[in-house]
Amino acid sequence: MKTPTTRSPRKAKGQGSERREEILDAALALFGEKGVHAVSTRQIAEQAGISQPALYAYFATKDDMAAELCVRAFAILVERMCAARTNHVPTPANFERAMRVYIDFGMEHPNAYRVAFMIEKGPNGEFLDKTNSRPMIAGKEAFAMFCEIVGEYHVAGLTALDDVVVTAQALWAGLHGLVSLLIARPEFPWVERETLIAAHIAMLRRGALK
Amino acid sequence: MKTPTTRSPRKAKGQGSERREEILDAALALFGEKGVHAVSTRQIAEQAGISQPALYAYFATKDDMAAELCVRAFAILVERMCAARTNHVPTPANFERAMRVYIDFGMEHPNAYRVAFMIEKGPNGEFLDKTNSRPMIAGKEAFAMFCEIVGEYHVAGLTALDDVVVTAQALWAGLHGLVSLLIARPEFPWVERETLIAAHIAMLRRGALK
DNA sequence: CACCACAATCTATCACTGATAACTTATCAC
DNA sequence: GTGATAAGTTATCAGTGATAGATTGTGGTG
Repeated sequence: MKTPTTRSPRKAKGQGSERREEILDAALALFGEKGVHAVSTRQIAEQAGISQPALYAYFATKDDMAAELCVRAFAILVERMCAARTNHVPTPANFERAMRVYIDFGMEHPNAYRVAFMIEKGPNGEFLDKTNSRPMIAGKEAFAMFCEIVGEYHVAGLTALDDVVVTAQALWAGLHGLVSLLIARPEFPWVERETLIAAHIAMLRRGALK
Repeated sequence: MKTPTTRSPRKAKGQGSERREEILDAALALFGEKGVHAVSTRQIAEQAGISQPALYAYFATKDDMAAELCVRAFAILVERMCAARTNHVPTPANFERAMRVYIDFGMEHPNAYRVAFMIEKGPNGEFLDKTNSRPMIAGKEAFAMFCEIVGEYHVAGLTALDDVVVTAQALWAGLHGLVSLLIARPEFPWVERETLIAAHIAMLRRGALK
């Protein structure tokens, strides 16, 4: 074993890890605009100002870029939900606000939401489906946080069901349905968006709480 | 204008339009198994027992195959909902049965459901997003049928909201959320499926009806 | 300074994709 | 038979994700 002096040559241009962020920025913008599968690595590279093979110095595959963005999206969601949870007494009105945090997240980060929840499984069925992939772990964390919020309403005796996890999964599914459809099918003749969101949240509240 | 005698040469092998069905069968199986984008036209051709360019005698693009399958999926859904509507008095129990028709459809035809509702928009954002594409028209028809069902509960004075369309869209979104997540993320640690479905439907019923 | 090690990046290329063009084959009407 | 035509083929295109190997530039060392 030799004693290697610490090394960090050639920082110019991409300044080390900034390159990685530039690539992710470019990828997120393009993925959200056109969809993951419709974006080529050459487009990402051009947007990031580097050659296409240079991407592979930072990411093993294109899906890995999507996976990283997915993990980050979950982190933002967790942060939002956590922030909404502080000084939060369980009332029906606060319940609706909590649900709206999720929907607002989806509406404000459609690119990230697409990547996180609406990506089709890949050629080998891997990506999010892999039980211990990083995106799946991040997703479980986000769901755990969601469960905690629902749990507060449960211990306050406000939930209609006894099982917190069942309630949380049903609620999450209900929220996801609206967000994903609004993102995926914007051309559908939806009623006015705010009206629909408010009605949807009210419906979930009436259904989940006593 | 000449008077063309009716012609139909060369029926052998693919026997005319049966070829088309064989192609769609192969495509549906593969699309559902691996996802639309992960299936190549060569795989479809091999499964259908023809050469790859032969596909393009029946479909202009690969997406057109998906679009056709999408339209058919909607047709099945409409048929199911229509069948469930006959001799159907608006009671809470029947409401839950109607909702279950939708979820059962998704669970029994995950391939078709994927194609119909969970396809990412293409490179140019066309496909379902196009306002007058055939899949979009079929989707609107299915939603109209769903509205009719919800309308029956509305005229019976059972819905919590006045606006039938708002109620129907919120309900559809709620149903879609569960179905799409169960299909797209089967590895997620869901609670027992039947328990979750029953809880979800009950939640929607409590939220949508008085 | 000269020199080198090495990380970062590039050019060239691979196998594969969706799609098209041009050719071949088999069936029918006559 | 014979020509017309539908159906299917082989050959090929540009573009994709990914890899191999050459090239460049920086920092540390003598």
